[in-house]
Amino acid sequence: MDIDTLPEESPAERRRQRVRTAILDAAERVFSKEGETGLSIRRLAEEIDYSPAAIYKYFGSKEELLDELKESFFERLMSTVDRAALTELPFEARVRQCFSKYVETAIARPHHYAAAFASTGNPDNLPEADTCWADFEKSNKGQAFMTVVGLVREGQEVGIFDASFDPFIAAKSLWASMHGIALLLIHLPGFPAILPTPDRGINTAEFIQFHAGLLFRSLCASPVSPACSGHDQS
Amino acid sequence: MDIDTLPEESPAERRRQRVRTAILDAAERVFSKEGETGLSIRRLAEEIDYSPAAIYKYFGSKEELLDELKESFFERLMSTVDRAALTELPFEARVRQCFSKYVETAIARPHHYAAAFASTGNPDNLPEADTCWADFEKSNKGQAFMTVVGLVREGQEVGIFDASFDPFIAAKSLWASMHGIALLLIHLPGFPAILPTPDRGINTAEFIQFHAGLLFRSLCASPVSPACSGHDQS
DNA sequence: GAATTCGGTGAACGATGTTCACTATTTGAA
DNA sequence: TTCAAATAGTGAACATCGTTCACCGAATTC
Repeated sequence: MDIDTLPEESPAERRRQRVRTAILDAAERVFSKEGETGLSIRRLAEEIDYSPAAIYKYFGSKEELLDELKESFFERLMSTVDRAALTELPFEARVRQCFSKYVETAIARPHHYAAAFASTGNPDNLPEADTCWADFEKSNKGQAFMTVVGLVREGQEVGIFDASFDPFIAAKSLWASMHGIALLLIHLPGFPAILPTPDRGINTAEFIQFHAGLLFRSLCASPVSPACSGHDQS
Repeated sequence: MDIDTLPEESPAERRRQRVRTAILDAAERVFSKEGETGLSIRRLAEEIDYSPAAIYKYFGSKEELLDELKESFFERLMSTVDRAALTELPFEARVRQCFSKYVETAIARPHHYAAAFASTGNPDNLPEADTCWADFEKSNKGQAFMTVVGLVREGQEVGIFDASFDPFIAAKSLWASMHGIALLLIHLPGFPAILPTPDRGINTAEFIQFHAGLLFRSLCASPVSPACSGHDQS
């Protein structure tokens, strides 16, 4: 959000951008593989063959650099969901697509997703409700949220979803459930496979589908479709 | 799991335990307030008026100490849910109790809960399915999970829940959804209050109830109860 | 051509987790 | 009681981390 608005084409500026993206690329590479623990300024500097202090000519702090990584990941995540939401598929399939795309994108880069939702450090910035929503709506988190709200509304208009739900609150519930399965898959090693009877085992993709089916069902106007909807379809 | 099984009553051992719990208490105090960032060995040592090296006579590493904090928190969380599951309440109320107790306990100690589910560091230990489940069942995570499985089974036997669900898979979905709302409440500042129309605002407790209602509904055999079930009951 | 900005560096600071040689005290047995 | 062994505790150090600062050389600007 600095000078990206109008990309100056001075040769110096071009060189600067090249080094900057080299740093970001190295950071992305390391962070994807080893997460925040493996990503140190010194290692980054070594990777691009500069001195550690050089990084600070391009980023104010390590946190600033990390924020940029998370930001661009979040944009990928969001655009993936948005693309799924704009498909021509029938409603339920479209909702399921959004859901599974979200979760799959999240667990494809576990460190990014987990880090993007880890900001417990600053519980100080809690402005009034107005400012809060305004900021939230503008953020990419807010945009993703509005996509989900739109889906809920559509389902209600078509008559598939129960119309008595507040679409905003329902969207929050949906988001929370998506968030939960994504993080559980990330943090619990071999999560969905763990079962007492291996013959009833379930792989990750099947479990995501099951979870999506459950969430869809929770919003449906009664009567609902049978429970096994969307399960055994490897 | 060391010598706790038979608590030796030697005076030396007693002194040792006193210092040990003093360390743990200080750690608990600091960690609750400031999380992992605020908790340093040196600060801990200063707090109990010892030298930093002294800590290592009682704990092998900082991680070991932290694990003990998380462990005892997890036991509190678990026993809270178990207690709620053993209530004499009618089925739906009991399920809701378990759900809200879980989430409330989680967000009462955000740093503990978040840290307890952050072990992406070691994706190496993925043994075969048998060992995996055996270990999982014995852990307190596994015990909590079995409590949820039991609830699902009971609902199916009573006829409230759809019997075609695999209770293990359904329990995983439920757990994921609980996990999601807990972490979203922890990480997103002022999460459920954010709404475009403040008159439809919702507080945390109401939102937890709404979410619980949605999850309950998702498992119900059709036809389901009306959507607003359990909402406006401040 | 002179002045000023800017990319880049090496050395350092403060803080972190952890180790290690070293006391001093306590414990257990002869 | 005496002596050896174990143990609690310490201070100094090591390696690593993020970050800063004075400094230098090259590019840009006037």
